[in-house]
Amino acid sequence: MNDKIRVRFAPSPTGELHLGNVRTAIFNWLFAKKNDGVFVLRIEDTDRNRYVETAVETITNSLQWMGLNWDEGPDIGGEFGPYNQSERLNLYNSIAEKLLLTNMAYKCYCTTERLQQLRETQTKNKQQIGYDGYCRNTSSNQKTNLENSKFVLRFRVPQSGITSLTDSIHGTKTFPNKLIDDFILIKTDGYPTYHFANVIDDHYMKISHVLRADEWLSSTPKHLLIYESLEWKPPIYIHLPIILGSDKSRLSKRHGATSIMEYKAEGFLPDAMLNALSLLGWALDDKTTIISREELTKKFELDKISKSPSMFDIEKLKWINSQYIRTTDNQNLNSILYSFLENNYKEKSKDYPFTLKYLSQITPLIKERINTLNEADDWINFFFHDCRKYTIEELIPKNMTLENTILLLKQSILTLQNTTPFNAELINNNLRTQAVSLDISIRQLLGSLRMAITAQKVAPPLFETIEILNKTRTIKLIEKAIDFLENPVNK
RNA sequence: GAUCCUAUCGUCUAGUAGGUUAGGACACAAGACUUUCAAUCUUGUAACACGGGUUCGAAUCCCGUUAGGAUCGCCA
Repeated sequence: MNDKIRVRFAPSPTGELHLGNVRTAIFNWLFAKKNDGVFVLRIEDTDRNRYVETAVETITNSLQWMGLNWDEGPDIGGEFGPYNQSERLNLYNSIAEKLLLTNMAYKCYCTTERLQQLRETQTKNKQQIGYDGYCRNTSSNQKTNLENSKFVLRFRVPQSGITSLTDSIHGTKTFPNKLIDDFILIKTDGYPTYHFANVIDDHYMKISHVLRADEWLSSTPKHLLIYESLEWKPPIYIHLPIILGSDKSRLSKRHGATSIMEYKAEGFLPDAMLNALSLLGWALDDKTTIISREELTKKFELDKISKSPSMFDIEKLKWINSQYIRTTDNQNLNSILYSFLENNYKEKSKDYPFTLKYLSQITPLIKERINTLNEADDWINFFFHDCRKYTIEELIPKNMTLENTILLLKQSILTLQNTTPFNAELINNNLRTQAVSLDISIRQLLGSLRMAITAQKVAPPLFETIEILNKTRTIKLIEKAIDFLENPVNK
């Protein structure tokens, strides 16, 4: 008896993986990990029109980035392959043949024009929309005349009775069969539809639990009908609540970034994404908001999945991400940050080389100030290239004059020159002493210096910044500011 | 239009055998700290969609209403 838990994530290669897909993948993955099961990746590429060449790679990259490793899949194979549906056409066809023989399916020669018109009339007359069974009872004699024209294979849905569906989180629901139309199994191009392929694959791949989005709930009776006709045992269904955008409609492009790779590009950490997405429609208890990958795989429970759809909140994601940034140790964070900024900074940093070592001094200063990796840029910019973009007003502290400011800056150069060793602590002490002797507040002093050195109102802690820049560079920057104040017209 | 799903602070949620000052987190506001910005700490505002029942007692059980969402493709 084989009761091993086997789940699958089955995206179609039509583009990027969006947040909803990823959440589905996460729940499948967690469920497999928690129960020592198998996580299968299956590519549902039965739509030749929407097929995107690069999509499979994008999908696998996204999954890998998120750390959702699969045990069986198109690239690594497995006992129940192949894992691309396009490579399983023979299987689908043989089953289709079987259904045709037992009269559970029939060929339909209706043109798309007829079907479209049918739908229009149904809509206009406010009738139930769906295939009207035109070819359902056409005799085989008539059909032979049509043998040359294109046909689809339709499932012959029982016209009476009910199909009942038991879902782990929604309970048992019943659907009258007469409301289900004769849906298509095989398209004119010979490829199966989702309804058909997914049932066959789930069966042959021995999938025990199907965790998929709520939007499939209404078509599940169709799938159940196929299982029944083939005398197969259906898997256990778990329909996951849908993720909504900020306007409560289904998450889509309108809501900004939806693809997982966009989040990667914005500097979100994979573990933070995992944490945040896991908590969308699932909760461990009444207080946990930060939960590690490991803990998640230990404590994930199906019965804690909520029934209602949830809105995706970018603010909470940012907060969770900031928590992960802060708890990553400095060295680790530094290399993450380095590779994140590398491409951009290699050429951008004209005045000072962008190296792992140099960055490692800076990283601790911004660690608690950024929510996402890409926010780092605003903070550390000036470390790598000098830019004087301040105005005279910005250099002059509150309640001070131009002359006093120039004096203050000149005095600061002297102070810094005499600071040895040149470390933050001593710089701190000496500048404070200087402020007292000039009879100004440390606030005033640092305000002006900060602008002169970093060209920003808001910057990392100044004493550490000065130490990292080193004495020569700092003094040069202050000299520039003085020069600017003394000869503004030339600039 | 038909079928199905759902309903606790603005948002994510706890509440699973009816009895809680309805808890936590994000966000927001105020204060403390402070070298700018953060971080941190304290405090605060804020919810059971509505209407009927059942019950001594309902966020919790039942019925109805409303609202939102999904599905109804030779897309998945």
